[in-house]
Amino acid sequence: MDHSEDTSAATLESTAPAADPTVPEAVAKQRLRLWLKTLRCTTRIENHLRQRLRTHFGITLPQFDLLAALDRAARPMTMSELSKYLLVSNGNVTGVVQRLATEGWVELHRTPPDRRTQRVLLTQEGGEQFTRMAETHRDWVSTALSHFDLDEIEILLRLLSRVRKAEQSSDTSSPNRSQSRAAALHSSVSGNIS
Amino acid sequence: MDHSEDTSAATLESTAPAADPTVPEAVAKQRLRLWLKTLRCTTRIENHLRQRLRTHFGITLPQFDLLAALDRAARPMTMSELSKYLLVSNGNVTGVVQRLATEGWVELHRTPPDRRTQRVLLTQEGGEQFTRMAETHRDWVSTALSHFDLDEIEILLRLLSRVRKAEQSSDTSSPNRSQSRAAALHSSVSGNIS
DNA sequence: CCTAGTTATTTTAAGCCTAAAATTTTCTTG
DNA sequence: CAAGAAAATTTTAGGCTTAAAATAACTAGG
Repeated sequence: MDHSEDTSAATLESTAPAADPTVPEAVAKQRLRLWLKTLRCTTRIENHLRQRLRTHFGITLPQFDLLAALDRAARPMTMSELSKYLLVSNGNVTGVVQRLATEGWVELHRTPPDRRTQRVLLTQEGGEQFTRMAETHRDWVSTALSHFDLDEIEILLRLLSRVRKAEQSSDTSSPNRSQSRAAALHSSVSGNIS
Repeated sequence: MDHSEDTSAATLESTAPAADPTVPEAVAKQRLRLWLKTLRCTTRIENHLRQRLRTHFGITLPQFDLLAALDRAARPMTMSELSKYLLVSNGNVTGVVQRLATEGWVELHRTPPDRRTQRVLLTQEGGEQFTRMAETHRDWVSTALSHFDLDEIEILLRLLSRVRKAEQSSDTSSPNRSQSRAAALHSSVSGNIS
């Protein structure tokens, strides 16, 4: 365990409009609190959804997310497109698609023009099944967020659209375009995604 | 596969004042939009943090989270406590703790009173290293959320504390007390967690 | 052509994660 | 006190995930 305390580059260039620079410490603390609380909320709900998808439909959350992406796009998608959209690595997409294919949810098409790319699309039955699942899924989400009315959702959406930009700042040492960890978009009927 | 009516709301954060509560369909749609947007934001930030923890400190996010839990508790914790706090399965904790132990971050103590339980605690060096990492980590988070000032954080924290309760409603078919998926609490110095 | 570089994807190694079964130890109760 | 139930944990099987290396296919420049 040496972790070379390089801590140096760690500090980032606080490009933020940060409130009251005279108390950055306090602000940073509050932001961290917000981050932790947000994660706990989303994780709880996510776990809940994951479990229900499994018991009700026998499907995993990542698989559901991938189907949702295809449904939303309403056209065949390449592995790369899926990877980018789902915010996961391309190697990951390979595996999830494979499992979905063997179960008949999707099928693969190697299109002549470019034999490297592969296009994934929902099967007839997969699409129909998904439509049913998506509706139920939406209700689950709605229930989980039932404490928010339209005005509050409005506020939250507006605040959320402010996040971003600050993320990819600094740290150029990142491996090419890492797409990392699976997200879960549980998309479905509603489009838009920031 | 057309999921009927949707497609409409798809367009960015137009969202308008939307309809009144007499149209639950519309509300459910907005809640789903909020959910998806939230997930994309948190996933992006999480991926970002994960990558930086790796490149700067050579540690994984789940491992960091576990250390954070121990640091926050400021006392030895059992596997079950960690599992519950981190919102992950107990089997999962076993593995993460094992890896942390072989690298010298934590050590295990089998306390006489109840030989079933095992207590995990930070080593001297692990604790010191973590303190350094946590500070950097907090700055990363602060930067990611730099677009929020104290007032906005206040609003968000208040809204978040309303989530909950609605989650565990219905669906009794759940396997005993599933703790499921890893969360990430990235706690550290600042306590509080909803 | 043909070779170097780029792009799309898959493979690999290692770690994370869950659900369910198995273990070990403790508690309870007849 | 001896089952049997309960509790804490580990093990197992399978899926998810990433980063990095390896393939395969296309694109250009000579």
